[in-house]
Amino acid sequence: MRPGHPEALQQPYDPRRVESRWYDAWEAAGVFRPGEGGGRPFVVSIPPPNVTGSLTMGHLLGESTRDLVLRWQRMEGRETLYVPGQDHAGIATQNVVEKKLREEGRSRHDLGRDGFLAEVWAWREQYGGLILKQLRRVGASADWSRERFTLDPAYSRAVLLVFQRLYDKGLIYRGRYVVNWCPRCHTALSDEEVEHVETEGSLWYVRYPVKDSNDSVVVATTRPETMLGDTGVAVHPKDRRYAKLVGSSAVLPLVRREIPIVADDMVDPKFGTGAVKVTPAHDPNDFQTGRRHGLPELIVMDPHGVMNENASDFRGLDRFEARRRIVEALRDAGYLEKVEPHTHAVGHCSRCDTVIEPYLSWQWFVKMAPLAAPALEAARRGKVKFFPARWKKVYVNWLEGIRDWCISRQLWWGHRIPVWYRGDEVRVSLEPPAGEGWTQDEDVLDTWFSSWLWPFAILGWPEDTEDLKRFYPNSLMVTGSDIIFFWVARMVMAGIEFTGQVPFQHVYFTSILRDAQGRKMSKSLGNSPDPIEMMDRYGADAVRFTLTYLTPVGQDLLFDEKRLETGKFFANKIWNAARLVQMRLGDEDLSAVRESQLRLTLADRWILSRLAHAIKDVTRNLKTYRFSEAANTIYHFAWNEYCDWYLEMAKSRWTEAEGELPSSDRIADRRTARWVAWKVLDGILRMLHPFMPFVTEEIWQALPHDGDTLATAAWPKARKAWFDPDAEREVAFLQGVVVAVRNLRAENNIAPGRKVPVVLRGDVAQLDLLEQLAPQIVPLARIEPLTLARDGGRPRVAASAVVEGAEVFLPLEGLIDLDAERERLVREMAKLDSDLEATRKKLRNQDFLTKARVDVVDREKQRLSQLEETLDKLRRAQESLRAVEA
RNA sequence: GGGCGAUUAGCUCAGCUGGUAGAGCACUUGCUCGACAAGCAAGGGGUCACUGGUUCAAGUCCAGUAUCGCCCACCA
Repeated sequence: MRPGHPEALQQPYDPRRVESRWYDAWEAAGVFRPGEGGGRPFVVSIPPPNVTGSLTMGHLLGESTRDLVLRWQRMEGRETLYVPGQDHAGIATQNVVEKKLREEGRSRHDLGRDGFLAEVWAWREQYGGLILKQLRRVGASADWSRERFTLDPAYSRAVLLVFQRLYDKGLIYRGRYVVNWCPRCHTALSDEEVEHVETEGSLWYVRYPVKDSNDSVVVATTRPETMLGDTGVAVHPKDRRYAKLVGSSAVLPLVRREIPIVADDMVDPKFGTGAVKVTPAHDPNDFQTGRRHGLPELIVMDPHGVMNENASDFRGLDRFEARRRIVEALRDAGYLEKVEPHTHAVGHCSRCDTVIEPYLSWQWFVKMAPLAAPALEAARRGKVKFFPARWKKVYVNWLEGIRDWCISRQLWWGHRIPVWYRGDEVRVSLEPPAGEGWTQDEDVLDTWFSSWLWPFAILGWPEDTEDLKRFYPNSLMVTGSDIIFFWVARMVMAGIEFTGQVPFQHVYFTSILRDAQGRKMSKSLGNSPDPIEMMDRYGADAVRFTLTYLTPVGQDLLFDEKRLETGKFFANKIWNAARLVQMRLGDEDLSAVRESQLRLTLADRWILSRLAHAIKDVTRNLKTYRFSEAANTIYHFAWNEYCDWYLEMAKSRWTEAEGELPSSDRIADRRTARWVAWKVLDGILRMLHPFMPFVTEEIWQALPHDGDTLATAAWPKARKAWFDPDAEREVAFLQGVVVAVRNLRAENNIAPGRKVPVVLRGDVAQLDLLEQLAPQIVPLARIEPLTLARDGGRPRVAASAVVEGAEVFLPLEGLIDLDAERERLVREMAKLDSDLEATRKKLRNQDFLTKARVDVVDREKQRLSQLEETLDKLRRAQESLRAVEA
């Protein structure tokens, strides 16, 4: 599979050229569709974005995460399915189209219901679904043949059927209650769609005279305009202050209506004056109180929040204007006792931010408690698991205190409620009932009333489809914690209710992205970078990788565009490493090399061992949803171990010296070095593919490979034979020596290009090892010549360092800066001294010696002797330098 | 009013099962040695918010305090 592919990897890496190539190729090859085989499925679905939506950085994080898991699972051999789709998003979409109409000087009422709906569908046709196109850019491996929309005919049927079933079961009812009303969207909302904002308001104390008496009662209110709808005053039954007034009537100021004074437990005697005005039609509590005492329910506003005919002189005023006027009138008439500043939570419409008005109206509700019980049980018994786990508590708390769900919306865009009326008759059915004179309920259903069916409705429920049998329940849900109530909890409830199973086993909550100031990224704040622009500038791979790399589990992320360089540079690094390997591979078919033909050197054994560790760690971290850890592991393995050390060590093995006639040993060694370099790179590409699908595929295709595409290649396995603690220890020693030499060179200002003589001292084992490693060490540290002081002699004048007891000398009489070297030694020794003191202290502690684990004590003892030895050697180095001066 | 999270290098953050702190960026010094200057090498920089406790040993476990943030909540 090489769509329009150049022969060699070009420099520099250009994500735009490479990324555009692969998505269509994968799709055409059917990579994104589950196979027909009987493999174990792995299923995810998109949290359906609004048709009005466009990609945000938040989506990008979700997609990166979802696709990461999906691609990994695909490589693990699972039959993966990712169902994409969209949500009709009732209010949001209707708002957008209404706004457009308004700009054209029209309103939905001009068009009528059908005309308006045609307008919305047309809008959707033209502008909707942008986000799904953008998903391709990210690389999301979605199965587009299964794309769903919540207003698809089949999906709609499922929604209406669910309504009918719940109605038949007695779990849906119609009632007249005080609900959250948005005067701008002109519809009822659920409790979850209301955002409470702490607001500094006032508490007005208003005196209500008592009828036929000189007495009066003072009530406190935050919403004086609702007093016009007062039909009672309530006090606590045990409140002695007011006991004598209970049973008499108050006279409502301004309108002089007589309203009863009642006793009710709901009243908190300690708040305000202990007397509450009761407005049953405009407050949910008052509504309950009113019902208990048979108080009239008087509505004083219209659906737009404008005072209505029951508001006497204030009729026609907007509710906030009415508030000002009423306060004024009360003050003028001497009824206003006092005003106190008061902070309280004011509900706002989550869609348009308008202040919510509690409003008495006929609505449809779902009785939630019976649905919540099994959903709670499922979480408690671990049938649904949350990552991070702490969300379980949030979920449980919400379900335990769940309230009935208001599902009717006074909108047109959505699933129209399948209820028909004729006189007093009510029918619930998907089709219009037979006979004349039936009219359908005008309202539509809450968008979430369709979304909660998503995991099974997308698979064809209620039909018993093949997809449903095969891909339900889903495996994983990746989403934001902000919709845990709206969506996640409800899906669990619906899943259990309608399919008898939880809809997914695991829920992974992504981080919330914030800007540099810590504010949530949002459209209205305009603080979210444009994801498409980010991908243009850094590449989709880079954005995917960086977001994953940066995002610790369950923590918010302060996002700064500059961070995307991490991923961009990493992609470039991998790209260049691949170029190096490709250039040096020769024409040998490495995939045909048998491992028995290999002669692994220490460096080879080391990098294979490191690879095995990396594979093991990455796999484990993916399994436990520790994605940033997994990304970190690959990053450091690829960059710091493979590129910085292994490739550097291998370079000398795959080029021959000038005029050299390669022996068969050299040929075998070269083949081994090439094979290992390729094999490890191949492992890196496989591990990295779920994070950076495009660049890894491009490279993989340019290198020897088996199979058509990396996307379906096998996830690497950590071979037991590769784990090699000896090689790791020995290479660590080598690295120590090389770093020491480099350090001495740098400290003594020796030009990097200049070769330096180095003398190494140590015990026999160390010298044997160093001899073996010499061909690696020499080029890495630019040494000429390297002397192993088997005779034990030490240079007279030298810069020196100690590595695991072995001594490294740069015998550079006349070249080294003696003063600088002395200072360096003093610094070094001071540090050792303090380490030594800490270790000694520990080992003097009897408790430590007797109570700590043996291996810990041993390690301390070893540390002590090593520190002492090192210090001793440095001291001798110091002495010999002193001798030079003398 | 409840619940949750955070507090570690100048900045943004890692640190999973307790054993004397890591990354990236930024900073300093030096590098056109044919993969990579989107790079290489070397280096400086931290009383891990505070106070107690458990432990031989605490950034890591427990309790409390402070500050910041988020979610939930019908005191009008």
